[in-house]
Amino acid sequence: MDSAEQKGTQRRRTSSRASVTIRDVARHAGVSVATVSRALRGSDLVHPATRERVDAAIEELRFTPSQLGRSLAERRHAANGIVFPDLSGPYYAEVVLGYEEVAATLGRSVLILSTHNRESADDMVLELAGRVDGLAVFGRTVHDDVVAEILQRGVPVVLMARTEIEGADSVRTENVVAATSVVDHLLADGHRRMAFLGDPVESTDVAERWAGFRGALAQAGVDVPDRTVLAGFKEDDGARVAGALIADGLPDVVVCANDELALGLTVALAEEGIEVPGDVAVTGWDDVMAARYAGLTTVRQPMREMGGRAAQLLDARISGDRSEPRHDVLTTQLVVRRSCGPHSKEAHR
Amino acid sequence: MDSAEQKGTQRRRTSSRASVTIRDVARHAGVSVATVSRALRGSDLVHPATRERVDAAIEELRFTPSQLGRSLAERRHAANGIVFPDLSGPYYAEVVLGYEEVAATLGRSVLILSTHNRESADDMVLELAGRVDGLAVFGRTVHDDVVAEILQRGVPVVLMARTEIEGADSVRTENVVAATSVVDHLLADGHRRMAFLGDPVESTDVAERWAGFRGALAQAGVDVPDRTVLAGFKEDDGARVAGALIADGLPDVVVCANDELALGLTVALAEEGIEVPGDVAVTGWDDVMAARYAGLTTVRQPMREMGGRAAQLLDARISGDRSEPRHDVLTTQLVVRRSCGPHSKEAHR
DNA sequence: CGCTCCTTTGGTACCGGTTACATAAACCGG
DNA sequence: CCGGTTTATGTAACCGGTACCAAAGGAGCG
Repeated sequence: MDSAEQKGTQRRRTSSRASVTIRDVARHAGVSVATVSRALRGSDLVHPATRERVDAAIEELRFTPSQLGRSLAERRHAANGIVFPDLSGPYYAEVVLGYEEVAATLGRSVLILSTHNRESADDMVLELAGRVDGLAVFGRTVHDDVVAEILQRGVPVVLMARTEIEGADSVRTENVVAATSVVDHLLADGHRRMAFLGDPVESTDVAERWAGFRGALAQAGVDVPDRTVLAGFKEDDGARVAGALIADGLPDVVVCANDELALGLTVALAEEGIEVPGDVAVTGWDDVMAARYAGLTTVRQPMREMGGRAAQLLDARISGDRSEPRHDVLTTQLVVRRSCGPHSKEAHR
Repeated sequence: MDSAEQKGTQRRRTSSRASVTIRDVARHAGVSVATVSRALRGSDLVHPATRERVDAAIEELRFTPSQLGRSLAERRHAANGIVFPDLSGPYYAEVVLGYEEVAATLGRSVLILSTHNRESADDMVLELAGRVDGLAVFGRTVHDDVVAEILQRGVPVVLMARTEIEGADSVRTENVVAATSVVDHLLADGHRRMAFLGDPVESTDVAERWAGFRGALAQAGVDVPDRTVLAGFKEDDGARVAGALIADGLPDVVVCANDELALGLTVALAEEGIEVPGDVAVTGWDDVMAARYAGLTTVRQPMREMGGRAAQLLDARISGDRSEPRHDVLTTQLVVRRSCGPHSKEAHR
């Protein structure tokens, strides 16, 4: 008895300094914490009159339940994470937005993590995994064994634009069919000698696009380049290879792994007096906003939808509605603009 | 004694089902939880030999400390939030990226919330505030009294591109000087009749730009329009007003509150056969990626830096390094491109 | 050899909620 | 008027860490 009383005193003393807790509310309303908790959660095992007293106390003390305490007791975070290499591209921003939108609707907060090629990325992702109920992981941000580790801890993972991993869901966009339609369109416009700009090792998407590109050329009986022109993902990377392309003798068209490469390349070529599509055609991938204004032929991907789909897949796994992995593939669409106009090198000179 | 033993048994039984906790590690290593906790936190009050045993146990049991338990005990989330209206624009994406980058460096996770003009935005923001140590709030996403409420709960807030609120830090970009330099440049190019596209009520930024615009015109003794052409923030909004502008008689130049409006307007005008800058000049604001490719004259804002600055301001408040509010203003820069070329309406016709 | 002082470690009360279980009050037909 | 439910509430043991305080063991010193 004596010790219990002392305990109560201690508690009151500390809580006067700190924020108001459920015990303060209970004392104020003259009920137990259990009753307050029930009232908070809308349980129907609370007498209306009692509920009113509790509500009044909550109001009066300006009580806000602690998410932390709640999460700890419920053993759930009510939050999802998403990991991507860099938000700087318009591409990732769109995906994140789609993800956030759906997650918010499902009552889950969203934690973002951009790895920026930091060497500590793996640890950061593991740390993030400890804060969420589910995790969406983009492309080549983190090693396979880290993903496996996260899965083993019981946190569902959905991979985006990445090769499948045992036990994880995945969402990606269709690449081979798209690459084929790009090539077919270029062929129809009279282009023959085609180069591919991008590094297949950097991403599954690029690898698939490169494979589709080669396949379509082979199918048409046209010269297939035996390797890509290596480049990263940014405008600078595209600009950097312009010189080498010119030196090697320009092809009819450069198919780029994404829009930023294509746009950067186009600008760098223009600086050398080479016109697109007059002297060389260029195509991109993603259909970012700038592609519209630059008149870039490209492949449109449903990025927002991809993010949203990822959030839905995760939700199903988290709530236990589904246990076997699912792998969704979203369709893409060729968008023809002036950057790949009919082959007209002769006419132009 | 008896009850204590029973308690221990119960605990073991439950934890066998659930994930491995610090108590499992303690038992396995033959030490107390306090020692494990010290070892985890790198305290130097642990004997090297003991630390080794603990590390071995952690390794063996594949123990990962629960972020929730830790946060609850430490009374901190180690996470920051950021609220913005919509990520769809390139503008917000950049700011969020800058914010995340700095926050991550400071060891804080980032929770994002896009309000999408949802009517439940206020509640969502309040909920978010309960999950973070500090919150960055963008423009017109949430009511002043909600911000006040959050501040009162002891969560520091930094406002971005928004009118100051008592007790909150803020970061914004310079608008009046920028508007003046835009107008001065246009005047130098021979433009006189200027319209302003954007809704000053929608955002503090727009209001300041509009004010700066009027001030500069008045200063130069040129006709000052008495109201703006109202529009939102998207390309569609810009396109929508094209017809009205034409019907009212085109001005020499349309100064737009952001790039998306300017770009949307330009495209819509082109569809009506009106050329930029030949028939009418157009300027934007933000310098998004598409603006470069569209040749749009605009005002560059350091968006990434704004996000980073917000994270830094928050960090200082959270760690208690600073208690008086700070209000930072970042400088902007006029970027002249061909969309505002010299006034040449006559020459053109 | 006894006595401080310091290093290491253990016990346990928190952090702020949820919820199983026990209990008490109210209601019901017989 | 009584035993059996049903309804409403209280008690306390969790969730998984942190850190204060006390205690044990060992070293240094007179």
